[in-house]
Amino acid sequence: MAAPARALAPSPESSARALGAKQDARRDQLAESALETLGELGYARTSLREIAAKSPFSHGVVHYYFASKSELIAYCVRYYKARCVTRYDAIVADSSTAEELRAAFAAKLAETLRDEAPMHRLWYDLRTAAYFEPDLREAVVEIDAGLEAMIWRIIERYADLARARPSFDSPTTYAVLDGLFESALTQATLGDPAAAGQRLEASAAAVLPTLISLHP
Amino acid sequence: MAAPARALAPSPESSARALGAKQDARRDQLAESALETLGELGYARTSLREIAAKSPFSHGVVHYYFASKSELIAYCVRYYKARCVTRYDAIVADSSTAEELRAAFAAKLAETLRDEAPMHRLWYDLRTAAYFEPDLREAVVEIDAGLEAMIWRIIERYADLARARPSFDSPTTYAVLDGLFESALTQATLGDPAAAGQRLEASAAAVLPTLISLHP
DNA sequence: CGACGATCTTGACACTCGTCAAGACTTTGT
DNA sequence: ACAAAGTCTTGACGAGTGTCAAGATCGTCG
Repeated sequence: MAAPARALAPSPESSARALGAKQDARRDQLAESALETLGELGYARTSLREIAAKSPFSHGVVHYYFASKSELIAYCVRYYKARCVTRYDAIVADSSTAEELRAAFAAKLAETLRDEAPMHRLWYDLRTAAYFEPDLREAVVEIDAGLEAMIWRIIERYADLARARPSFDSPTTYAVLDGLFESALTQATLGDPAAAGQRLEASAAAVLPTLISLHP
Repeated sequence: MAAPARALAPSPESSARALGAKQDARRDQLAESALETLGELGYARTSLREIAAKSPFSHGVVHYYFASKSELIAYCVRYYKARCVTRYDAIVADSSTAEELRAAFAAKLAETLRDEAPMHRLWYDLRTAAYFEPDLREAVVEIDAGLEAMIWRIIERYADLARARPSFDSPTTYAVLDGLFESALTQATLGDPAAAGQRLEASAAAVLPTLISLHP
């Protein structure tokens, strides 16, 4: 017996800093195994033993690094967020015309639908799970706000390049594009993945112009 | 011990017809209790015992009328669908101008968001649960198609009244409006319900005109 | 090298779940 | 009114869960 799970104590300096770093590294490693499992099985059907099975460790280790399942999930969710919110920043920075941005954005949407479907499924699963599990709400609201801001940056840039202005406010614009993406993800999962990618690229490219209006 | 759960035998005529009707009535009653529970707790957290607790019966009865949990869920899902797919038909039939339809549709969206939030939460929960549970897929795909057709009828009528044509195809149009609704449902559940209703009505009214285009 | 602390494994606990069976109760048919 | 069929309750089973604690193992430092 030794260190408590999720020791919050500042720890006695010296080698403790490196020690804390090692613990964080292990936590990240477990979070990756957890995300892999969550992406495959979904939130409700993922058990700690299943997560451990996808890692090099036994199920006790999970409880050694995380005080509870809720804490593990919260850690995973924030770990996941860090990667996805900057997904389109390069497109915003690199595009020099509205048409270029429109095509690049639609293509990138289809690409991430193809390459990261399990993570997207997990995200929508977590968001609806938050309807029923208050523990998840804080993290979900935070991520959703991050995604909305990400979309808004794209639309503002798109409007700028087109010498136009966004037609709708940020939440509405995000809701429209999120609807297109979730619809495509559903088709990709329950139907034809290849067709879903093509349809998403086409529908996003088609809808994008309606999200901005020419100057008054 | 007696009748098998979910007896599929044609049954010996005479009084069997009425008997089957009684069983169907009980099944419907259990389905209503189940839907109430599912709407409150969500799919993953709803147990047969919890469903029975919300009914006048004990947990054994559920297994008496349904061979398995999957069968109960499937029955519930179709029972639920019968009610929701015709929700906007009156609006389509009664509106005589595009503006009237637009306002009535936006108002009805906000109304059902307010009055039937648990059922809507359940629907989105089931749809994402289907990502991970193949048993649910058939029913989910069927309901989703029904909802898409429902929306398409509205948009076609709206376009007719406005002497215009739908801007996008049926799946895209449905995805856009579904995105608006899910976004509002999330705000209603995780944030401010009253604000969510107002925002949904406003955003739907604002987006609707972009879903049709003037004649060529 | 020996000891100590950190890390990991193993096994157990209390609980919930879907499923099922035995029997009690109710309704129906004759 | 009696018997048969239908209906419902009760209690149990095995499997799976999160949680936790005791001990084995490893690395590191005096």
